[in-house]
Amino acid sequence: MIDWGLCCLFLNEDLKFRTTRYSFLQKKSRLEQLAILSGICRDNSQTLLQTLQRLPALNIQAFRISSELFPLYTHPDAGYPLHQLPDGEEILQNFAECRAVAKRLSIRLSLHPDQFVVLVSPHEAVLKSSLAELEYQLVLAELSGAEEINLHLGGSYGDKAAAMARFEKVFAGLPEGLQQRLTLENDDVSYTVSDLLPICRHLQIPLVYDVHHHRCLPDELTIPEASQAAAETWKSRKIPPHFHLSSPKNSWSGTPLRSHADYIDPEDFPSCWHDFDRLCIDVEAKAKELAIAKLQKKMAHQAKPAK
DNA sequence: GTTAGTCAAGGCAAT
DNA sequence: ATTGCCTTGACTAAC
Repeated sequence: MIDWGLCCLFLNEDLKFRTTRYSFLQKKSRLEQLAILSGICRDNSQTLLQTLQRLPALNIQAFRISSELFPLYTHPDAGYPLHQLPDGEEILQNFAECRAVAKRLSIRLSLHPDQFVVLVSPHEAVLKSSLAELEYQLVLAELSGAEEINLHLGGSYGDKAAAMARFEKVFAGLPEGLQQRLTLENDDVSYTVSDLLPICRHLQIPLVYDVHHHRCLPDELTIPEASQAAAETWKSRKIPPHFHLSSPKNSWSGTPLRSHADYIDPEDFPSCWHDFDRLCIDVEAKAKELAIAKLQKKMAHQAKPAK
């Protein structure tokens, strides 16, 4: 059984999240800034609620919440706590509904801070801003009921072992809410499944297996081996493993491989994934919910009759 | 109304 | 030591 996950937004549904830029806010007074930000956060909390309500009809069981739900929340100048926003109360109420709806509809929520969160950075300022960003992600997680905050390790700085040692130290100092929610994902530049497994096992952190990254940056593990090893790391969390799937934009012979295609080539779905009882698979494709629908249809069509 | 350029943040490879 | 690239899609400003 597969739970299908949508990342951050729809392509064709009439639901859009809003955002803003510091370069725009910079020109306003603080009062105006807060009014603008408040409106965006309120609208986004409403849109999240409507999104969750829409997912079952699209046969989608998981959703990744955009890091930009509260734009510039941790910005050194424009940043804000929710209680400073004129619509703070309404936003909290909308999130209470989101939690209830997600629970009622069994929608699995996750967060994926982007490249700027680097817990292994040797630069103090980068670590500090990364921790601030994670505190924000924890706020989002607690508000929405998300149980997963998925990270890349980030840079290697020419010494992966030293960087991973720094991670272990930083992890030990994180608030419990973050320790309970953090997951680590293999990337396409530095850290493979093979690199991450020792950390994940030692600290009991689930490993989010991205098969596309694994194909771009292989290690000594086969796809079935990596899938199996990653799945093992989820057992202590008592929820099905979370994997990522995407197809390269310019086909496997083209360059660059990294960027995501509009849809998923069914050939890129690892056949060994059918062997798992239950998996959650985020579909990272530009055509969003249309890509999920198309893949579901193709796979149902291909499915072999039961023996 | 349409569209092109822009956007807080890091790291890395190329120069 | 410095620059451009990676990559997202909505926003803004200019037309």
